[in-house]
Order: sequence, then structure tokens, then C-alpha cells
Amino acid sequence: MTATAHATTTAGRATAPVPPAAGTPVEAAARPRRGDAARNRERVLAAAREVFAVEGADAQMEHIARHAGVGVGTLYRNFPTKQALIAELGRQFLRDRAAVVEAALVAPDPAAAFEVLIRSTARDMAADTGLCHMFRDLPAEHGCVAEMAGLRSLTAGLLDRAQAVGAVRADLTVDDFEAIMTGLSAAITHAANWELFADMLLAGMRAPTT
Amino acid sequence: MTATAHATTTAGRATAPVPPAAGTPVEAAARPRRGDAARNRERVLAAAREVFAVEGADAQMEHIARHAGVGVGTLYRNFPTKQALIAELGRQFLRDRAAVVEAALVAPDPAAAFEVLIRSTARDMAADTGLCHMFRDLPAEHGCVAEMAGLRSLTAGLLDRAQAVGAVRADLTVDDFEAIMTGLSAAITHAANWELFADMLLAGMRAPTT
DNA sequence: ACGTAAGTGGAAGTCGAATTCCGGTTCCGA
DNA sequence: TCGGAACCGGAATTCGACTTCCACTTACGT
Repeated sequence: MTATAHATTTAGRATAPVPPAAGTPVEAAARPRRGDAARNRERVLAAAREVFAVEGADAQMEHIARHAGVGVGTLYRNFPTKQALIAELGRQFLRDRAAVVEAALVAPDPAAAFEVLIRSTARDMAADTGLCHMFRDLPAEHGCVAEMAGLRSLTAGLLDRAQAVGAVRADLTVDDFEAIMTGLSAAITHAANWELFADMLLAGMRAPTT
Repeated sequence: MTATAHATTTAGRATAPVPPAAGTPVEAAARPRRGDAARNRERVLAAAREVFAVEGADAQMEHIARHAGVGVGTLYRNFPTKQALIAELGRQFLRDRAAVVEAALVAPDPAAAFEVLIRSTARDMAADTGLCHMFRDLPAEHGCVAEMAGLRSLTAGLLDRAQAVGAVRADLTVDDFEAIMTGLSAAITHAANWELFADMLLAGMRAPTT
């Protein structure tokens, strides 16, 4: 369950080795790495997710390496620094959330979609309190800016739709909403019954009786 | 306001020096410290509060010492370890909260008292996001057990009273409530308009319309 | 099957921050 | 006013990570 492979952007395993050709100039284009190297990279990411989830952001690099069954050297070849590793995890995390929100965005009934999103998010949080706790403060500072922005704009859309239908009180900015989700995450981390919290949260967000 | 001196258990300043006498056996009895030393202790605590509030739990000891206008040596004479310093701050923090709850507990109208408590707590959190953020996770692990228990029992009383009057949904344990307050703290840390959050929270806690 | 560039492990180097130590300085009682 | 125990400051020590480095293995094209 924790494994969220996703082999995004596919693998440029084309037949053409593209030696020192004049292909994509400076971009982070394809990198025909050796098969096992790529495999190790995934292993490291998976291990990092698990270890960080349990020990928090100050888990030791060596611990992660051991958990992945590789040496620290390998770990550092894939991620030049601890921050880089965390950032990559953060990016994946945000991309996953964005996908969920995007799905809710195209659902027919805005109100229902909104409610479902809140509940499923709460469930997800309860399922992996470790990572949630870890990313509660971190992503703001380092990389992940693009992913953050993407998620936010999607969220804004969802919120708008819900407010347009009167399902959510109109005074409630995207920033407020994000803060609230952060709060939800913190609450769930401390006491795991997400169903109750999701209920209360939805009730609280409903437009106040005029 | 922040100073909580409390020269407990008085000072056994009897004429007898009590050499290797059989006075108080092993207890942490009186400690007739020198005047300036006590003063410095307070200064350190105040400085620690401020610095930790700004830089978080991983602020450097030397930074705190400098802010207090003393050397690190002095700091370590009062608190044998960084943890000890943090723990003391945590204890004071919890005692303060307990005092607030206790006040609400003796108010005439349970429902109103509950609401006022939530709102004032939210305001306090917004006023000192730094310390709230710091104690959101910490106190659980280290000392502060007694203070934690005290606060919790008071909270239980308050919650009971509010539920008895039907002001708060009956299914809501003290643990849930504490988790929710943690969540509120996190939300306020990320977006400071505590009034909105307090409103929504109160709405959410209200007993659902049957 | 071979050569070699890419990849690997983990010991050793670095560095930042907590904690210790001790010569000098100050309160406080007589 | 004096003596000395209590206290100070902050340089030096310790300790625990992160990160670097390099001799040794592999995967993989030919």
C-alpha cells in the first residue's frame, strides 16, 4: 500500500542511445542509466518513505540505506543530499494528492465530490500518519514549489465549485482551507478516528444558518 | 506574568548548619540559592521561551544563553540538559493552560464557558504560534507527565459539563478533544485567522441536528 | 567471452551543536 | 571591610550526524 510506484514520465528506453547527440540541450532529459541502478533508486525511495514515516524527518541516512539494502554511497549517488531525498518524497506526495483532487474536480456533483474528498483525505491521513506528520511543516521551505502550486490551484477550483453550490461557507479562502487540512492531519495523527473528525469538519465548513 | 517564582518548601535556614546531619534524607528539599543566581534562572527561561518560539525546538543553546545575557555555563548549571530546559518550559505551558481551563470550569453557564474557552484558546494560540508549534509534539515524550494529566482531568470535566447541557455532541472523548485542539493549533500556525477557525470548530462540535 | 564505463559499499573525513571544565568574579554574612 | 563559597563566562572537548572518496564489482554492448 505504501508503495506508490507510478513510473511517471515513462522510461526513455528507446533503441537510440543518444550518445553525445544534440538532443535536448540542458534539460533533465532522459538518462539511460544502468538497469540495476534505476532499481536501486526505487528501493531507496521506498525505504526512505518507510523509515521517515516511522522515525520522522531526522531519521539517519545510514538507517535508510541499510533498510534499502544498499550502502550510503549508493544513496548519495541518487540524491546528493538528505534534503534532496526528502524533497523528492515531498514532490511525489504532493503529486499524489493533486491526482486525487483532480479526480474530485471532474465529478458531476460539486457538493458530493467535496465531501468525498474530505473523507477520503482523512482516511488517507490516518493510513499514513508518519508521512503526513513529516510533510506538515517541511515542504514549505524546500523544493516542491511547483507541485505545491499545482495542488493549490486544483484545490482552489474544487473549493470554488463547492462554494458556488452553497455547500461550503463563502468566506473561506484557499489558504484557510489548506491550513484546515493541516489541522486535520495533526488531529488525526494524535487520535486516529478520522471518521469523526471528517464529520465535524464538514459540519463546520457548511455555510452557517442565516 | 511569565515569571512563576514559587519559592516552594521554604528555606531551612536554621542556625544549625546541619553538617552531615540526618536532615531531610534525599528529597529535593529547599535550596537557598544566591539572589542573582535565581534571577539568572528566570532570565534564561524567558530567553528560552522567546528564542524557541522563533527558531523552534532546535534553536542552539548558545543562542539562548546569549539572548539571556549569560554564558552557556550558567545555562547548564540551571538545566542539566537541553531536554530539561524544554521540559520546564513545557511544564509551565501546561500549567498555564490548566489555569485557564480551571477558570472556565467554575463559570455558571457550561455552554458559554465552553465556547469562551475555545475562542480564547484560539486567540492565545495565534498570539504565540511559536511555542504552540514547539509543544505540539514534544511534551508527550519527556517530563510534563503530571502536568499533562492534570490538564486532561480538568478538560474532561469541562467537556462533560458541556455535553450534559447538550452544547457539544455526546460522542467525543477527551482524547478526541485533545487531538482537535492540536489540530486547531496546527491550523492557526499555518493561517492566522483564529476567529474563523474557532467559529467553524464550534459549529462542528455542536451536536448534529437529529 | 571480454573490456570497460557505470555502479557499489562502507570506512574515513567534516562539521555543527551539546556539554564539560576551570580560572576569574561576585554576592553575603560576620 | 573581608573571606570564601557560590556563581560566571566561554574556550575546549565530545559526540553524533551528514557527506566524501576510492578500491572493488557489475551490467552490458560488441
